[in-house]
Amino acid sequence: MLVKSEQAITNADRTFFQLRKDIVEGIIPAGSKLSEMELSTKYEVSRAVIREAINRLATCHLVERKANVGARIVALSPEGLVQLYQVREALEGMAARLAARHMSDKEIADMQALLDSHFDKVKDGQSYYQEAGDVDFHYRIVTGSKNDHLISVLVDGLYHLVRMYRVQLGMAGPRVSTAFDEHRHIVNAIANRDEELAEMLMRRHILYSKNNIEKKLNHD
Amino acid sequence: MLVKSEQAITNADRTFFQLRKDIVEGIIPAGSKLSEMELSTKYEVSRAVIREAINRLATCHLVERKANVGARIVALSPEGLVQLYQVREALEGMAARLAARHMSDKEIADMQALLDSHFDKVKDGQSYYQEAGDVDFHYRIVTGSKNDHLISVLVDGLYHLVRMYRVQLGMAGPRVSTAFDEHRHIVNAIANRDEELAEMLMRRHILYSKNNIEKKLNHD
DNA sequence: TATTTAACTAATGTCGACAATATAGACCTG
DNA sequence: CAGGTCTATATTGTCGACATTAGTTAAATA
Repeated sequence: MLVKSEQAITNADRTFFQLRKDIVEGIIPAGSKLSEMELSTKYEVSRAVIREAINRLATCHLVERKANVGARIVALSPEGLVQLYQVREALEGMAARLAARHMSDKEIADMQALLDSHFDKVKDGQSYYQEAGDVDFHYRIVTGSKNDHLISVLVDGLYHLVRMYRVQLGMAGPRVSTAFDEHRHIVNAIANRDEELAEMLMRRHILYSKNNIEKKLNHD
Repeated sequence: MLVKSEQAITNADRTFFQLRKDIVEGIIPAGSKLSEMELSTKYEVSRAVIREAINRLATCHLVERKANVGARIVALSPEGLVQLYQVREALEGMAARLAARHMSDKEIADMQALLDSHFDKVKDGQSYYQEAGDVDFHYRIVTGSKNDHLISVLVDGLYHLVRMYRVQLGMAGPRVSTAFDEHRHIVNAIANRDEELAEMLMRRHILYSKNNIEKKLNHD
């Protein structure tokens, strides 16, 4: 559990983090409008701070702005989810390839140890750690790519939207053990410095994950 | 030549576009610091407008902000270029795959006609149209993917950085006819609805392009 | 002289007020 | 009554001033 802790320096930082949290967790409903005045009273900061926070949310694709009209939180849709996972497949596939190229032996060993500890918890039925473990795994691969653009787009951007879908559509579901095996195979490929295989396995892993979620959506 | 013409609504829009242009074209040198006061007098707008413009530039990865310190334009480096093209390879590869899946027959026919017209110009040695043609081609593939995330990240983000490298490192160079043939093959794969091939050809096309630029860089 | 500390300066962060714009509703007109 | 125009109002866009922070220079002490 070594996910970077982005710490707030300015007031705008704090407001941005708080707003993002409230949006991802659905405290502010998806699709709703964001009123600058309303938020500035609610979060007890000036409109300038709220505006900056909203602008940052727009860069994460969590809200959409229209000039002279305002911002509203994105609506969650099956098509949106599909498009999101298509981009994940492309970017994280490349991340796995680059991780196989650039991760140090120590980083790989640490990741293997991490999977071992996850295995113990999953074995004991602690599904609580499932999502945290999954997040941690993907995070390490992405940072292991050593590609700043990849890291930024995924960690600062898409992952929050992914979490928003997971939380609000209730994707805590199973696929635990199978996903865990897939993680193992990906790490093995990286340990063998097999870029081609690492990318392919990661892409399939994300594709399966998408299919799994889609199946659930259609059953509701 | 049907690249979307993003039109400025607000003052911040205009300032953002102008600043982006000046940065990409090197009028404001890469790596230099952006002073809010200085820019607000130079562009004759208030600091609030400049701040918003700078924030948007940060979204495109054209500038980097540090709290309580300020923003500076990114520095161009060989490593940065490599990382940029790695992301392009992943995203545009996926875009080509999705274009083969989602583009209408008419869109494909239009793109083929576009290549024909480019061919005439290239044949006549009008290398002036080379870059415009290249931009147009890639733009159509990306929008043809019908994936909003892909379109946004590439068109609003990475492409400007790509242009910045091209302009400032003087990448007007040849590789015209070979690149043109590669474009042809990609369009053919899309016309045949061969997703796998379309993605592979696009990835190789971008990989070749990167290698070509790297070779040039090392020869200077 | 080297080092630490303390003021000073210049930049960014934040705020409240004013200007410009879009939306809704009333009113007019065919 | 349908359609369009015009006004009213609420929201966003913009501005200048003030607060706070980082970096620098100068002073003081060991």
